[in-house]
Amino acid sequence: MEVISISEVGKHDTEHVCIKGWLYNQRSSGKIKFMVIRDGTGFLQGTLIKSEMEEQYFNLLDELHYESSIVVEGVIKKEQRAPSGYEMLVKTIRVVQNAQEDYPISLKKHGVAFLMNYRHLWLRTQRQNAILRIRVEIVKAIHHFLQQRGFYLIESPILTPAACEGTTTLFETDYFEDKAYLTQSGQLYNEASAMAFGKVYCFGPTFRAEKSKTRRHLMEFWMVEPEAAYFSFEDNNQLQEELVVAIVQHVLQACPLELKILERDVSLLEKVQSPFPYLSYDDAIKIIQKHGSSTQWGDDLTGEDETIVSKYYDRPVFIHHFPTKCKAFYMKPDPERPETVLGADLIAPEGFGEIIGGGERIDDYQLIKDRIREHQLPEEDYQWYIDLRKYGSVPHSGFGLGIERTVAWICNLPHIREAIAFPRMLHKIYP
RNA sequence: UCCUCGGUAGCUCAACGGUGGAGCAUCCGGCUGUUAACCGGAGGGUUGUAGGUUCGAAUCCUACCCGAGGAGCCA
Repeated sequence: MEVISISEVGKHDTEHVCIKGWLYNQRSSGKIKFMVIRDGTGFLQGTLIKSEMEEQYFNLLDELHYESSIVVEGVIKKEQRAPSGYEMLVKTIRVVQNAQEDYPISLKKHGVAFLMNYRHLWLRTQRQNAILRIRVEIVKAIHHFLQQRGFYLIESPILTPAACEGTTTLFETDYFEDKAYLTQSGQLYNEASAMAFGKVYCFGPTFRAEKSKTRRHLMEFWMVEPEAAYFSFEDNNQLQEELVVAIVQHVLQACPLELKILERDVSLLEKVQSPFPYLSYDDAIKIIQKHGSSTQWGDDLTGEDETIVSKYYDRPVFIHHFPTKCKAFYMKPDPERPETVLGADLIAPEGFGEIIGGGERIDDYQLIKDRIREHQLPEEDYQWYIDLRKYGSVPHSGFGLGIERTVAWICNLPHIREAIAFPRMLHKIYP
């Protein structure tokens, strides 16, 4: 008997097959019963007809509780009345474990706080499954795209001796007799890797101990950070644009079922094509002030400001040339306008906010030293970073794309916490 | 850290000063095409905690705890 995945059920029409999974739902009409089995790859309706199977198996379903692990055998058939278009006419059921009767998550409405306490079980539901499968495809698309472009995956360390940017709060940990900090960006190490390998990227978790409590924040999130030598500000933006288009196109092609489960309006995603609009920070300020924002030139944009700007466009928009003082110390000033930097944020449509921050880095030896001093960073900790400007410095650029924010945008999630399997949130680390 | 709102059955909510209810889940019964099925029945409660006001508090007051949304900061 062939064991098949529910995701491949269409290839097995009329065949007698076996599915190993869990009982997701059931309902009975007396002499005909319906069950939904899930196997991790999808969800399938099983139909049990009393007159077409052995009675012991027909009766067995009544004894099973939600989420019991079961192995079912039966015939796959195309069936318009079934939710997915296919169903299994069940012949036998083997019970691996009958789950206890108090499974906490029902298919009815629950509050977020409750569901988050049962995140380990919440993941089994159809919606959470769809979101995280899309995340898998987003990650796959990123690796594929960057490797096609000749970027090497060179990991940056998670444990670091000092702050990367010296601004946000860091998680501190013991490192034998010293202190170490969980990384808040792989970018500085990435620059070293880029000088060694030309085009690189790192992909890993990032930690911010900010006491943020919004729909856009997690304490632990994943970021992909490409960095390339001999790469201009313009090259960098072009790469971001092509990457984002590639991600969205891949998800549209690979995840139609998941997008349907999430009731995502795919026509909005289909509009994500080159070219992306470019808006200078100066013009962005004019727009948001017209909408009543109190943000002044020189301030960083707030989440609300980003939402205002994003509503002007049907695709992601670059906001470029931020004031030097509101960006990181390593951002390269525009030679023609040094109060602004050769940096840009990419703002997702529909109010999902910033998904990328990037730009060209300072490559001048003296300037980087000055900036480190101005930002009151300990120069001795940054000596290795300064060395990169000392030995064969070249213009270089890079960016960081937040995975969860990208997932939240593509899946149209109200809150970023659903975009990762086990979100780490303010004062909330269970399960 | 600050602002706003909220904690009532396992879950989602109602009752808003006068004997705590419903839907779902669970258990029992019915139904040959259900789509979060439906219909009938049963069990299920120290109303977040501690004080206070009152003849009487889930309801009003105070403090604390927990949660949700937002702000700042960021991806």
